[in-house]
Amino acid sequence: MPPTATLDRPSSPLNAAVRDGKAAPARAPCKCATCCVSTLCLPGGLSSDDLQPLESLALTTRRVRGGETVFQDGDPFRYLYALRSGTCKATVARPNGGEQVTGFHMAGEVLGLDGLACDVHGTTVTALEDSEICLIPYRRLVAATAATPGAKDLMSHLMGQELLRDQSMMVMLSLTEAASRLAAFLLNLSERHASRGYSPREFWLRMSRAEIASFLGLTLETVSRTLKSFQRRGFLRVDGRHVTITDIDGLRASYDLRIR
Amino acid sequence: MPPTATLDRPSSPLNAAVRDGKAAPARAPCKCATCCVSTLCLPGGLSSDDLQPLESLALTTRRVRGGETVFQDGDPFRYLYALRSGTCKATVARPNGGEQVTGFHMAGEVLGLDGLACDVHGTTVTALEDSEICLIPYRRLVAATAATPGAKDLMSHLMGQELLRDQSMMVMLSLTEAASRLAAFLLNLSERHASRGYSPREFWLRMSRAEIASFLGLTLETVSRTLKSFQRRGFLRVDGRHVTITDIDGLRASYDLRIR
DNA sequence: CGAGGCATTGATCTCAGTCAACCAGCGTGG
DNA sequence: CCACGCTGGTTGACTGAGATCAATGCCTCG
Repeated sequence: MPPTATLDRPSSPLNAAVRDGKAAPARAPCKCATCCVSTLCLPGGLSSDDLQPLESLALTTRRVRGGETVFQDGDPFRYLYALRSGTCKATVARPNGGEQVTGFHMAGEVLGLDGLACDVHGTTVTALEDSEICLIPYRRLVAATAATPGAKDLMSHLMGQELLRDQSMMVMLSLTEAASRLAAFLLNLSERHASRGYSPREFWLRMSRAEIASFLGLTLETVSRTLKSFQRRGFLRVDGRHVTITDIDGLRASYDLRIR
Repeated sequence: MPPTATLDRPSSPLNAAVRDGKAAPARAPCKCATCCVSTLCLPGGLSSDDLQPLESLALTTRRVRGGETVFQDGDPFRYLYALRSGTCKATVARPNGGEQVTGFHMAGEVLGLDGLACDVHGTTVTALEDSEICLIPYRRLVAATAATPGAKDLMSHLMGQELLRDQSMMVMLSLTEAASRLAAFLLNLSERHASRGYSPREFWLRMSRAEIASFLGLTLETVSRTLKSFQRRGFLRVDGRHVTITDIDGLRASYDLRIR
């Protein structure tokens, strides 16, 4: 049975303003101190004193519509991109055409570190919904933080986190069963919602089944079926892109079912 | 037909010396300037002037036997570990026991960056053969490089590379076919041998079939069978752990056969 | 010599990919 | 207003790749 009354997709007032066509200037100044995701983002554990070097960068934000790219594979590496609000996907081009989703990103995450090695970005980041991006000029960030003792480890910490993310991503991908992968994916989303103060039990998927499938190395049909099977087993309810987790331990169990 | 006359496993004179029991001191001083993998390692593109801060660290090496661990999940993060010679595997523990291989590392690679985020290592690194590890005290490295303009980007560059590696690893893992994954794995090994001045066509696998399988998210039987099928198709010859690639384009073709 | 680790090989079964049909919602345009 | 096509999602039937279980061979080590 197909989903019936589809719930309204929530939309932040911010995004509504953007959509109204009162075209906000492409770039607007912003401050970490007043940013609602500052605790998750770059300034993470910094004291307000240590924030100074960041504020001195006079950061600007850019608004992107859903579907627009933030930066592309091949772009020169100039900025780090902090996601103030919204959701993005990161993709790489496959050798023979087609794209592979390598990650989904939520507010407070910093994107673009992939450009560090070669001064050129190696991934394409696309907004999945209207989003606000904070542009952090990398060179100036390095210069600014080098001077401030408390901010020195900022970059290392940031990259360390990224490495950990990739690590766990790899572990997930080497799970063989579709159910394990999808469970891992959903549990991960749930955690990230929780750490942003949203409900870990109920949330909207910002991405299509095809995108989830690409990310998990599955087909979209398998994603669809596995979601249904979770629903049948009472782990969650799915209505289109709206997910309500009803038995998180059940999900966890199907995550680490198979050993390998 | 099972392999017949198994070739002798090559062993570097270095390793032989270790094995002879003339127990070299556990730690010995070493210098980047005289290290044969320095061009691949941390000092990468540094000029000899910029090498100074590294030499001032008075690095030491440790020798580990095959099977011994270099560092473990949970160990405090103090050092980066540069592999002077030998091969290692990195593993993480699965939630329900068992281990998952997350990477193989060759001479010139720097390990341990996974500890950066939380000051604690998140992986276990084990030597696959007798190896030489160069211990780089992280704090002191940061202090030493901060002062030297040319060496400033060392860490960022290093981490950037690591991120790229993980990225491509993820792409590989999201390939569905066993043959694609194994081909990608072999081609990657081949390239890394080449960049170290060894033959890209002929090399020894330092790891077991089970370890390859764990890394690729396959079973060891599938690895074995797929190798055989490559052999049948004339892409390579396998004798135990000795691999000779005879048709690298054939391998490449089976790498990007399936699109997804 | 036997035990144990590693690899190969075979037989069987199952899970997930493939192909295809179908449905709902949505925007377009007559 | 309805017809139309398009996108995104679900569902079904079928098939094949790869997991699983099991037996065997080779090599090394004690």
